[in-house]
Amino acid sequence: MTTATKRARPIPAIESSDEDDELPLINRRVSKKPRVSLSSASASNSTSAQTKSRLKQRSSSDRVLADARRQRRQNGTTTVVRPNPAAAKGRRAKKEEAKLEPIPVEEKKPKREGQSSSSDQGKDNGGYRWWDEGEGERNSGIKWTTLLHNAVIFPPEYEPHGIPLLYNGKAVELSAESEEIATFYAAKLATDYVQKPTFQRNFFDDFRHSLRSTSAHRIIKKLELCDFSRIHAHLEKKKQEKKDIPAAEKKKLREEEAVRCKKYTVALVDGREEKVGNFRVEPPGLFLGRGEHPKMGKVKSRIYPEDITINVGHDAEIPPCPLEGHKWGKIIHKRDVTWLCFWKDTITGGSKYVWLAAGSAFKGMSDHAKFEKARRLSQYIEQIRRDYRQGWKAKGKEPKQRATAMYLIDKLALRVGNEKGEDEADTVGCCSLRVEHIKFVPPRTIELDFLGKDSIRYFNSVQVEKEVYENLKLFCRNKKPGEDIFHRLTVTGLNDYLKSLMDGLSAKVFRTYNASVTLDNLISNTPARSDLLEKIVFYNQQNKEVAILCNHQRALPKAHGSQMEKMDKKVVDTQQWLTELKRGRNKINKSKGSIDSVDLIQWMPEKPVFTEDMDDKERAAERKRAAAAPRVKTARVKKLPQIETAIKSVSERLAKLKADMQVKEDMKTVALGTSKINYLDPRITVAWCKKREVPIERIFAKTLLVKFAWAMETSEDFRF
DNA sequence: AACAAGACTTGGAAAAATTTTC
DNA sequence: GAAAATTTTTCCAAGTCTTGTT
Repeated sequence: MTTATKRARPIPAIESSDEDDELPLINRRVSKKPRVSLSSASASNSTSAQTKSRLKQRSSSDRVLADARRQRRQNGTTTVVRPNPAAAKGRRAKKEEAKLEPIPVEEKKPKREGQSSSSDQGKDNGGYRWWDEGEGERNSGIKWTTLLHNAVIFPPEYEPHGIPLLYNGKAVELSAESEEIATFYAAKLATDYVQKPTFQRNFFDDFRHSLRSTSAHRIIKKLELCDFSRIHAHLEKKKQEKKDIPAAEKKKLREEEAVRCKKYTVALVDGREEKVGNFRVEPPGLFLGRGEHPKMGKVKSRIYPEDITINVGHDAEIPPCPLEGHKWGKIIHKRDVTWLCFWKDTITGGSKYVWLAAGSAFKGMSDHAKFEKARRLSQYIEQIRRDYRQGWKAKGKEPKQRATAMYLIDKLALRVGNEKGEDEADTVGCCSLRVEHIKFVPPRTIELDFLGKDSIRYFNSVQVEKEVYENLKLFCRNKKPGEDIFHRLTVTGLNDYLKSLMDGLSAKVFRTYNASVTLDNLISNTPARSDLLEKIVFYNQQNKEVAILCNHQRALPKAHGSQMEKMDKKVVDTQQWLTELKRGRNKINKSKGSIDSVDLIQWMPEKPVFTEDMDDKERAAERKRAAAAPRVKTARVKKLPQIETAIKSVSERLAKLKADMQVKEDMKTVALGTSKINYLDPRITVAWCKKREVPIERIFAKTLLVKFAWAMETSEDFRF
């Protein structure tokens, strides 16, 4: 309802450019998915300062590399072999494969597994520092020379439980296959999927199909008459039993499972050990798409070895098939790809791949290349922006639409928006925007409202350049709501054009570029005298700005409301006590020395009362009762010095409480993770951490430290 | 050139692990 | 010392973009 647009910006710390629109419009209001009925109109208008762009004074990547090399190599890998990059490639593969016996992968010696365990702590790639080597052949089409792995592990076969499905109140005998499907449904009973007609219909079609040659087929005709509650109860019971296993035993079970999986967790790539990412075949179940997916509820069937294609080295041993009586579908030796296995998804027909983990050299190199490409865009961006501004006035429809779309992609960080099929959720991106997704608010504000990736709502009311406004209006003229705004523009056409502006450029690079450049600019303004915690909060706030730019949202946490209430109560209590303390101070001060202490009243939450015979549930209930009970009056006698100290500490506590509450409210529907993992060049963060003396572990969790190992030696003056 | 298949990145939710609070 | 809250990891769906195929 309100209009979030550009707002006044602070005086930039560094020289500003004359162009007022260098940065993307990050001050968007956050809106939520039109999730069920949860009213959400109150989406908060988060605002924050935005800096003007600054002149780039980048350190060349060469310098960073040199810098990195100078650093002490603290990595615990064996000898510090610094291979000559040119010679290394070909030789390394063979030599090391001979040396490094493929213990975890080789079937013949399963007893000696523990052997390599010390090398796989933390790192996903056995300490291979690819970033210390030259660019060399990194980008060539061939991805590996030798490849050895154990393929995948399968979920356990279905074990029938014999708990009946009731139909019209009577138990129905089901085949194991049908029972499994019924059980998939029972497992979802507590979700709102089961309320959705599409989900019900798809499930029931598949369920009925599974019954076709059994007697139950004549009985079970309507979903409404199926009662899954007994199966549901059975599942709940199992869940509880699992939960109730003593901690020690749980730990043991976990360890046993780890031993069983061990050999699947690593692959040997050119003789180097690398962690495998997703070595588990997805278990069967009901397909849960996002948003209004037409296929939700369909049975995603079990994948068998026959469905799987294995990609291994020519001379490598073919991984043994873990399922008795089965064999792999296909064995291939495709060296221009990085996947180890793949199969066809039974629902979408798309391919599912087994990849190496995020910390592997394959993934790291392409991540690095992605950010380098985005950095390269900063050398072209001014030119490109001039170009599309020019394009707004183009005579031809396609160039005009293209230039207008480029503005949206650049300024609003929209995704490009490929075509989607009838059998997918109806979501859009820039090129697939339809007339129904835009509203025009004179003089030049557009309101975009559509479902984007994952059916997350994009809602943004933003002032745009006059030409853009007029163009968009023009493109919508005489079109029905369901028609494409950019009807002459295709994604391929757009990307082909981008290639002509910069080698390797495509629409998604703008998102990476804008996210990273925004963070870089924002955190360069870190308040000088902040303590560690303040710096971290500050960083997270800037991270939040990026998340808002990219429209990274999450569902409102279930307990948000109650947690806020709880905090609010605390604020009220603390406030009351502070007021009382101040009253006491006044009284003493006014008395001019005639009294030196006062009676003060503090209202405290009631303390819960536990008795020996209470179980966990009763204790929890008692705790709740006490928290909700009226506050208890407590009398305290205080002298002036005591009061002064208390006022100070209580004020601080109150301020912190209020600040925490604000942060919680501001963050309730933003997801920081996605940008941190995918969009923000880790070198920006590493450099900032070094400069501001923030331990990197406070920003990157363990997996991110591994994923971004290549960025850890970035010098503190790195700029994106 | 249009379309489909293939390969890889990006995405939020749920589960699991860890930390904080009481 | 357990429950609650928060953070991290896992899961798998859903995008982007390139590469075949017709």
